[in-house]
Amino acid sequence: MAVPKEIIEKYNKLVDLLNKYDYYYYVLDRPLVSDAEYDELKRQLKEIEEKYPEIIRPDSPTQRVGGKVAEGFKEAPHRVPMLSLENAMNESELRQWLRKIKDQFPEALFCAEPKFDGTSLELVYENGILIRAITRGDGTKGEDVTANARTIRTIPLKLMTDNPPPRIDVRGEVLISRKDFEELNEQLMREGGRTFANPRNAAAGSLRQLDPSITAKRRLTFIAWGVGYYEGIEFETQCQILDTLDGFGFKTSNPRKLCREIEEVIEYYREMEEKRDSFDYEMDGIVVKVAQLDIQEKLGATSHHPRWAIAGKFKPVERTTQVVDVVYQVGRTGIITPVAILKPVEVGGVIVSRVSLHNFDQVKQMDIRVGDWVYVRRAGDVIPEITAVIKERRPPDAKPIEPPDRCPVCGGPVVKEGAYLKCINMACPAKQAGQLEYMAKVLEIEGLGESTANALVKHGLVKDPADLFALKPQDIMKLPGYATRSATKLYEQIQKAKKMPLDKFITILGIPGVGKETAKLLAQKFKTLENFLNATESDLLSIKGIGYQLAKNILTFIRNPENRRVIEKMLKNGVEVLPMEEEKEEVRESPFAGKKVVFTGELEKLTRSQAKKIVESLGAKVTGSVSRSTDMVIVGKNPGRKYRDAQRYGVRIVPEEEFYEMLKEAGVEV
DNA sequence: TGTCCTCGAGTTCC
DNA sequence: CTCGAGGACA
Repeated sequence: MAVPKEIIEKYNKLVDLLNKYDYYYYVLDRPLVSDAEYDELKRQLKEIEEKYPEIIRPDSPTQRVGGKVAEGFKEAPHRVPMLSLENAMNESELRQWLRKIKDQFPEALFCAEPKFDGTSLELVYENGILIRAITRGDGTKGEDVTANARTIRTIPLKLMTDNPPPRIDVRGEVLISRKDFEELNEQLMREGGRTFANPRNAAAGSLRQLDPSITAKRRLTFIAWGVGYYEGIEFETQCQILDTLDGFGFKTSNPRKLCREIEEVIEYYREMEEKRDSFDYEMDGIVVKVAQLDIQEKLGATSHHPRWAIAGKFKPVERTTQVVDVVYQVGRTGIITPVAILKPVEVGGVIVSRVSLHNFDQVKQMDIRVGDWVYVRRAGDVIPEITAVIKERRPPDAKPIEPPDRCPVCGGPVVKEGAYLKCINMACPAKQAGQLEYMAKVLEIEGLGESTANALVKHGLVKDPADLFALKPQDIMKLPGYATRSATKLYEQIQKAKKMPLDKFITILGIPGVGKETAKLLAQKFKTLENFLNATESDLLSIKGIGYQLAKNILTFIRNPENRRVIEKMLKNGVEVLPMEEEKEEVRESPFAGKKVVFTGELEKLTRSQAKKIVESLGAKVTGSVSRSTDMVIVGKNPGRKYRDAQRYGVRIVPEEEFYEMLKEAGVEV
């Protein structure tokens, strides 16, 4: 029975319409219709297809997820070999290469594009229809992943053109956004599966799923950067190729730039490196191609890479290296932290040789062993971290990391507290030194850092917080590196620090869970040290921000006779507790009054702490991370993840320039 | 009870 | 910056 003509017409219209909507939604990121409207059209389409399966078009949106689970992938050849790119590891190598080209071909132009970090894929179109998708493989042949590629919404099943060439092989990168990567890992973690070390691995792994319905659920995207074999179509330049691919309905490498001069390319390279963190997809460099295809042809290729293109790599944010040892650090509270010692490796511009493993639960969960190869990264932030262990490369003699059963510093007993391991010896030198350092920081005693704190404890000069205030210049001179002048200077700093407001006094006691903020709450409530020391449970619980757990910690601390003795001794040694500073006057009108502000990235004219002080004085509250309740995020150079968080939550983003404008408005000139 | 949000604690390199 | 955990609130 023939299918009624009007059904066929309606069907064709529906397919074309839905493909157009998909294109606007996925490629242009500019939805044309509501989700509800889209779903309704799709429902109508499915209805027709169920009734008349014989008219189903291969480019119907329903045909994206179809296939059954494969046993393995077939091999498929690349008609034109898919070569890799030569790398320029820094600006000078890039400049050298550009120079060489210009010397040979002064008329050469350069097409510069971002190099996103994913997995390469070739799409074969015959008469405008996608017939095959092949991974890069060894360059001459790869794996046929057509069923999986069809599930990627930014890959057109049919080219958007009325007269498609008989054949064109489109090449590009399959990617997963950082956000989707994180969500995917969270999900895999919940399901107890293995997580991916980075977005590149996640994209490659997702593309090579034997079950296409799994690939369909991973939000992959495809960005086209070139062509392989083609016939029935002519190109003169690389830019023309990309523009044509744009027209065919692909997402293409952007932002790209056509450069006449070497310096223009360098400028682009610098600009992209600076902006790399603001892209949704991880970018590991730029690609520069000679724009004119006739010059490309004259330059030719080596067996490994074309001579007319190069990858200008950025400083890597992620590297692999080996764990050579593990040491255990003991902090001021007695928390024992395992730290991995690495074979030094450059990551994001600095040499990283150690990285915290946080706690033993994490060691166990990641199953890190001494001798393992690991991924180390240092993204927009400062602190390096191990993102994954490369288990395939584990040497047979890799040693598991065991939690110590004694404190590695004092040999005292340890207990497990939640995720942490803690040394409970009150007299542990590591704890004493840690606390001393903490006091110095809170009281702003200059010149008392880690090494001096350690030395003071080692020489038996400081055993408890009160001892610090009894130090004489001649005591300090016993330390290595201290002579009369420096000892006197430190002594004077300590004398100055003896006068402190109640909140700082409470802070330096080191009550578990009580830091700067909580100490301030306590000081505001009790006003005097005496009141604080006589606090009852109900007094404490009446304070907003203090619950049962903290109240218990505080009571245990102030009722402990040993702690009472140390407090007495501090007063005897000349510590003076000043009345709390009055709450600041009502701040006058300012764009920051009562606002919650977060900084990310480097500011040009101010340090982070200066900027923080200024906006706090204007009535703002500065916090460390972005949440829905944040009012504005001030973005400097090289912003970190907080910039993306702000975008995600729709929090107001203030660029550095605008920030200075706002300060000016509030009467602060920078 | 679950879901934010905020705080505390430890952290790298130079 | 990241983690864990305490506290507030629905």
